[in-house]
Amino acid sequence: MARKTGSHSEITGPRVRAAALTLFARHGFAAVSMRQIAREVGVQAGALYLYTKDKQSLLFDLMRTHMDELLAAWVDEPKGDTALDALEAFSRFHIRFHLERPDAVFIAYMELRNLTDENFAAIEALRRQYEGELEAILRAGQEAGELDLSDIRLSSMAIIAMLTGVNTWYREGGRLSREAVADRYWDMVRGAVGA
Amino acid sequence: MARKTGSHSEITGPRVRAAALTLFARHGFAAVSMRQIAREVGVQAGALYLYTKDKQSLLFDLMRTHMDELLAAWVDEPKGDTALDALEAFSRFHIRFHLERPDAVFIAYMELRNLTDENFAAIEALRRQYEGELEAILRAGQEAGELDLSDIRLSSMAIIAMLTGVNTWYREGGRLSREAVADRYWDMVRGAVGA
DNA sequence: TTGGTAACTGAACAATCGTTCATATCCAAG
DNA sequence: CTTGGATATGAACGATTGTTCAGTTACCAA
Repeated sequence: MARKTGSHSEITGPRVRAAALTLFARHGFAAVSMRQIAREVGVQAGALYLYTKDKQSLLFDLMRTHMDELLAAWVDEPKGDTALDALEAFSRFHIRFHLERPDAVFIAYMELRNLTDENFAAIEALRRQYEGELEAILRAGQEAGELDLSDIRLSSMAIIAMLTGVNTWYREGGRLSREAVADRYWDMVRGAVGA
Repeated sequence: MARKTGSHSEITGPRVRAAALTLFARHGFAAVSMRQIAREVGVQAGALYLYTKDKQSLLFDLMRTHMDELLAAWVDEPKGDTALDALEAFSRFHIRFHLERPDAVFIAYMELRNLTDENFAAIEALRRQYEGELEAILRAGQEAGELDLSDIRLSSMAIIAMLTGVNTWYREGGRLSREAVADRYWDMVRGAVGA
């Protein structure tokens, strides 16, 4: 027996990545076997290798796709006129984007150590690029006298950590809507940068 | 051959935990084998089972010890008179404690999903207890009119995430001393809570 | 000096791992 | 109707996994 009726690669490929995303997020990259992923897709383990070179590439693809989407989405985001507007835009964007894809966020933060050196460097560069976007906003705000910061790099890391942290506790259908959460986080960010 | 000269269990036990801590933090629980831990200690894999019931217990012990130490250290910390003093004490304590044991912190945050349900519940309870300490401070500050918060639970999570984030970028011997870092984080926390 | 026990080895267990490959089936194009 | 490439199976590969255990050694108390 081989190849079931009506199966197509345009379907199976995305399903492999979707299954890997869910399973990696839930159990961790090292704890998930190729056979588990295959079972989730409804296929034998060998068939996965039609869609990925190996397990490492599967992880790397998920992470790079996530980072690419993050950077591309931020570029498209309206940023307002002042640095303070841009900071608000960044805060709300970051929360919205991260709450929309908790699995990918989880993987991008937790599985860095399971990347090969080369792949790690690539992802790290993209992360630095994203951090640089926030730093640029803070620097502009500093120079315009809108913000009061003693260390831009530190403030940038603190803000990102605070915003990303929303993923650890927010649950859909909970006490607060996403909008309300974003409002309150923006209040805190604004206070933290002295504005 | 068995039992090398001059070896003692009071020595080997802690060495097993120390090796596990380092290796789990570096490569992740699932990616580290009992044989790797044994090699680091300088012993055969079977000998590890004189010091731990199984691999899961090794992870759980590390995490529970870390959380116990965290809670005990906070109890002993001087907290000042006002809620604002207590918040400053908490912020500085959190940063100092976490920067002193990056491996344990990393494990406590990243390996929750590798705990059995029962062990997870135990660690989660301790984490909740620690979060509760901060919430109590915020609530007191709110009632005393020292702080301006729209949601105590949310503010608590945001502050902890921000403070813990220092571990992701701080490197010993870098541009800023631990003292300077704590000063700047406290500025940001104070601003975030509107004080 | 002897005996007992704590500490450890080294081999073995079944299970599972990532990956490869010969083979089979399906579908579309000629 | 034939053919060829795309899609999948299922068995197999050697390596490694967590864990157990009978045997061996080093040490200490008597």
